[in-house]
Amino acid sequence: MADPMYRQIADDLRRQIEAGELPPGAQLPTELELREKYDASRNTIRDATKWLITRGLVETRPGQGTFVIERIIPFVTTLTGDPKTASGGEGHTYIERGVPGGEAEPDYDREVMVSRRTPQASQPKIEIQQASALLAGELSIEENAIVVSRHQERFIDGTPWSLQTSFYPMSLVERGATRLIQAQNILEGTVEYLRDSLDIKQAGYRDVITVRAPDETETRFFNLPDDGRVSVLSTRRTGYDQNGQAFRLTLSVYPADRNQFVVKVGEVPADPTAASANRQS
Amino acid sequence: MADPMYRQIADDLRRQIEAGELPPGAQLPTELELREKYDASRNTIRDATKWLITRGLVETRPGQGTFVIERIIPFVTTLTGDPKTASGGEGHTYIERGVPGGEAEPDYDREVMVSRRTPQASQPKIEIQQASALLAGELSIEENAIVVSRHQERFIDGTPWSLQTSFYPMSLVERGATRLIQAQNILEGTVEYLRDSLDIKQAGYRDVITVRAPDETETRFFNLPDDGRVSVLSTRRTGYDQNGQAFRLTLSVYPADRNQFVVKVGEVPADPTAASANRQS
DNA sequence: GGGTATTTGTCCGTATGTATT
DNA sequence: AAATACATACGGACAAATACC
Repeated sequence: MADPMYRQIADDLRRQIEAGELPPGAQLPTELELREKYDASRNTIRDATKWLITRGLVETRPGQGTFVIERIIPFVTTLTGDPKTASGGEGHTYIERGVPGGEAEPDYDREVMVSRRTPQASQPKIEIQQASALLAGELSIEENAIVVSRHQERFIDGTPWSLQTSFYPMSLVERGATRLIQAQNILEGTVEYLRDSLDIKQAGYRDVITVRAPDETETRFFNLPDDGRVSVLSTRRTGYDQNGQAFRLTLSVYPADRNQFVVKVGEVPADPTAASANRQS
Repeated sequence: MADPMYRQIADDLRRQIEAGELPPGAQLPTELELREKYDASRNTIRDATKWLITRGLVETRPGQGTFVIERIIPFVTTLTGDPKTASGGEGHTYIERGVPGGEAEPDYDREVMVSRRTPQASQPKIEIQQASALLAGELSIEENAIVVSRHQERFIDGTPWSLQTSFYPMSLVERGATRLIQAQNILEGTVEYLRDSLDIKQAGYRDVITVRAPDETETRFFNLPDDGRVSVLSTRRTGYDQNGQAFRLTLSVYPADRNQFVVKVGEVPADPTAASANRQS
């Protein structure tokens, strides 16, 4: 009761959305209508919808109205894989577009679509750079040592899915892995390429996962609302060879609103998605 | 140039923050001062600071002013572990509070604190429930079958760190794992307990990671700003026994602003943090 | 403890611009 | 071209939180 008016209005609308009275895609009453319904000024109504916007419940479309957000069917990326091949980058990466599920409570009636998808990647943009402090530390090389940077935009079914940059010490190129500095996809995967060309085997890798607000480039590429309400999940993958020496660092960024990640440890049954989706009626 | 005024003001302030002219913790000019500086109305100034707030750059304190956000030293949780013991819940979970690092670019001068921390957990709140559809699917039991829910609040150094709920089929209790329905921590971990009491060995587990906006309970518990700009990262861990049968489901929620997650696959050297933090000068 | 100044939070009103139908 | 609906910007008023004397 002590809540400010715009919060009470927002809470009431949220209740309607969560109760399904305003289903996904439905248009909310216009600001003018809400103004009359709640007997508040237009600015107060707008404060309420802003509150709903930052929570990802509604979106506004100029000239049209305010609408309940449609739930996005997420891409599912598995972070664990065979270290001998898993590059998390170029090469074969299989993505499920399906529904391992949201949280426990909500009980959406949504289509189950479990289909394996291979992302398409842009031609890599190659840069020769000096190692930053972080990079030098991760790759155990001197700061300002020369590294190769391979940057790619990745899509699934045409929708922007991930931005990715991999770094390799220039010494690998000097030792013969010359394709690293060619602006061409390494289709078999850089991990396999380095194994075949330099006998560097990836014995393991470490991912560090962080959530943060998107920067301007990411907002543009992913087509995120520019009010920053959708955060991005970034992974930093450091690959180690058989001697425990880091030889690559891959930074990937995914928009948090359309991605899920899976980590499997030990023996895990194959088809979780179908299992969790099959509701016995 | 076509940018609205509030964006120009926000961009100018953002530039000052990123350039270090306004270091973390510093107070921004008051709304009145900014009003004069940019020759705009107070509401326009407030729109600009709102833009900065949703991007996590500043925070406002009523009666005091607007301040540049202080960077939080994140908790680091490792998601991969020995499936035979890793519960991701009660029992021994080691957390590093340290700095695997943010993104590549920023070059903070911040203290390196790598110390192993054991989280403290509240006494579990036990509930006997009927399985939801998701739960039934994950645990391969009938919908509306009876399950035990163990809910805990977890803290590190007194700061709220995670909310966690584990579900077990009631059949486990009937078969003798009676401590599951006691409101007492299972210190050795429920995974070990089930192995010792019922000879159920956890052969593997799967984590599904999702990012979403916090609900009200989470906002309150984690002390998050109630404008929903900080999202939460939620993990759903399904544990499988030696027969590929799921026997537990653990939902955990972590505030995204003070947590990082690590996934290790294959052979990974032990001490990455120190390595990445040690800058040769 | 009380009072006052400062600063942000809420709410109102109005006007004009811009995007969509 | 006109109507509709949201976006931006201005102005003012009072409330609530905080700090300081």
